[in-house]
Amino acid sequence: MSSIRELARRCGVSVATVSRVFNTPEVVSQRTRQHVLDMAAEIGYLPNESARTLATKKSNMVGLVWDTDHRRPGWRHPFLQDILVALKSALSAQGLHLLMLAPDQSAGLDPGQRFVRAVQRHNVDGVVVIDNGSRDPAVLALADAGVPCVALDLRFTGPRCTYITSDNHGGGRLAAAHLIERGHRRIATITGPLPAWPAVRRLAGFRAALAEAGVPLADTDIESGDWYLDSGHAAMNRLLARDPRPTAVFAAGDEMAVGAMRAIHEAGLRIPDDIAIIGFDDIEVAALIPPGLTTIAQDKTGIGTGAAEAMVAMLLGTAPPPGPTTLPTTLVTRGST
Amino acid sequence: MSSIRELARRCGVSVATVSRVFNTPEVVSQRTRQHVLDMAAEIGYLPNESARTLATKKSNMVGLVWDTDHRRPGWRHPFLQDILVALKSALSAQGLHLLMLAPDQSAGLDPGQRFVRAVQRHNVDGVVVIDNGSRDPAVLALADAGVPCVALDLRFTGPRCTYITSDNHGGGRLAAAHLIERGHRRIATITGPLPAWPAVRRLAGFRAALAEAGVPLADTDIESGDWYLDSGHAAMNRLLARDPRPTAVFAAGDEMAVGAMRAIHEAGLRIPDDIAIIGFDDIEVAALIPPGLTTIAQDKTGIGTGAAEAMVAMLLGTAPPPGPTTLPTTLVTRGST
DNA sequence: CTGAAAGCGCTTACAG
DNA sequence: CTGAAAGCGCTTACAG
Repeated sequence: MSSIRELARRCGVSVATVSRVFNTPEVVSQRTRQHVLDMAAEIGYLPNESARTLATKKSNMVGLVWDTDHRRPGWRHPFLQDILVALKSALSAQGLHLLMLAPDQSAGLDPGQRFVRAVQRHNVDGVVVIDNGSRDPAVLALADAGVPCVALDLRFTGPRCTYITSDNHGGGRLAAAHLIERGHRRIATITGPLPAWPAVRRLAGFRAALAEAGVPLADTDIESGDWYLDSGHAAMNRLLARDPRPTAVFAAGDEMAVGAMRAIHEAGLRIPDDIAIIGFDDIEVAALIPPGLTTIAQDKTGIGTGAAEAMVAMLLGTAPPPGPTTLPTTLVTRGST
Repeated sequence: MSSIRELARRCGVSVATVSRVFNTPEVVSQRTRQHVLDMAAEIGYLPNESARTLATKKSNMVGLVWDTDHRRPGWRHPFLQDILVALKSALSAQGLHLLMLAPDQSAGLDPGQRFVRAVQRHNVDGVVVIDNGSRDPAVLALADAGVPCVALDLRFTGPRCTYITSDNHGGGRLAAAHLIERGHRRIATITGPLPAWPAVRRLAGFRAALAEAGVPLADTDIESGDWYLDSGHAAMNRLLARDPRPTAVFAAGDEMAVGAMRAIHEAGLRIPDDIAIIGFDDIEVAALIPPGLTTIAQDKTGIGTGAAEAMVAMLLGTAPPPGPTTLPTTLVTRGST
């Protein structure tokens, strides 16, 4: 890699001028600019980002904080991959790179500062937070430290923070409306872990639509899971023990819905004839598992792209951070209802 | 963030000494070292990585090249997530961060150099390549440029390159042995795209075991797909048209196997009674889809961890790069055979 | 429109 | 064991 000095020498100009060609081209004369550009292409010059970062305090790197829930190492958000792809592409288009942050492990460091330090150390410009709702103090500390943050499906507030989320409440309403339209009146639900915001909102929307339609939802019709398959299986078994049994179930996450379907089959019941089931997320399995899982789809690509846009807006950062964004959810009808 | 100068001043030593405390602690006196360390913790000092990178040419960042196949934007390697988690953890443990590389988009840049330039620009120490077998020239150029590379399931060679892969050949053998043991003699296969190395090796292993057992595999018993579901569906339909029909099929990837199962069901046939099917990969769906897909499992965590280890070995880089690593594959029996 | 110079925060021979 | 100094490759007021 040739340096800026080398390029300047070859062009017979100062390094300052070369620098301007790449940073504020409008202030340098057309002739000089073109000459420098041509020569740069010829000798393969590219500014060294470390040097640039050192001088400007901006790295063009966005940090990704993910999988911080130690109770669930390797947590698999079913969408992570779709979101990542969209996020990465949108960020790339702006010349931003994505750095997967490892918490700083320096001895003697306050654990709550692990991410803040990693961010400072690497001069990361901003951080995208994909979190299980664990409220990890090390993550929350990012907001307090004034790091620009965009959180996914997590209410994350601070002077330079915003978040992006699916319309969980609206999705819950859609689920209820669909079951009602199918003629169900004896309806139960399996929620996510209730402190988690998406779980709370999905339940609230579901409940609101039911109430409006005059369909009851007793507390005994509500079971909770932890988003994962086994918890859906267990919750469904509890619901199956009710008398009378529900004729339809809204599982607030597809993984749990799949677990519930298994429980229903094990009980020798048929879907949707004996029990109808609707999920939330629209993960790949939903379309593959017979008879097909009806579900409320989230716009995964939109989430990734939206997060990137919000981040770019904050980084260009004239104005205050963009407000929270809510993306629409949609009903996808398959065989399970 | 306080700088090294500030810390040196407070400790009454030179910046050189502070630097040594963090880089070659053994050469500084116990007293001084402790004093500097204490004061560093007190004022929250952490070396600035950009400055360090500029001075040393090492960034402690490993690049990740992924999803470079433009024919398949957002390519979903079914394991990517598991591999990523393992890779990231293992790298983190060594204090290495993972930078998701965006190809350099500078105007006038040779497209084949996009990744090399991104690597040079950011002083990335090494690169992990997760590729669809697309043989993207921009990826291959990394090897030529002398960038330390570890590739996954891709034969990637060069002075500072190595790769890690599942025992595809052995897995193919396992699949054949299993079907033979189940009594099948009329066996067909759906391969991956044949230029792709894993596809070639799985077929070779499968064929070898069949030959040893004296079970025929005519060319007409071989269909190919592109790893994805729809291609498995189409290939299975072609196999169903054969007379006599195969009684068992080895689909060299689970996604294709799932597509094949759908085709079998659509034809009104039963699994495994009319046709048995075995896949390869052991993705999540395999366990969820009735009657459960028998498959050859890859060690996803092992792949991620192995890649990290190989990378660390190369970066510490005394010796030549470690040789290619092959990880065992295992048979997972479910209802489909 | 352009150049000389200081500065970003570190590391590392070179001396002592 | 420690310090003074040069250097890593850039950017950006400050002058002109």
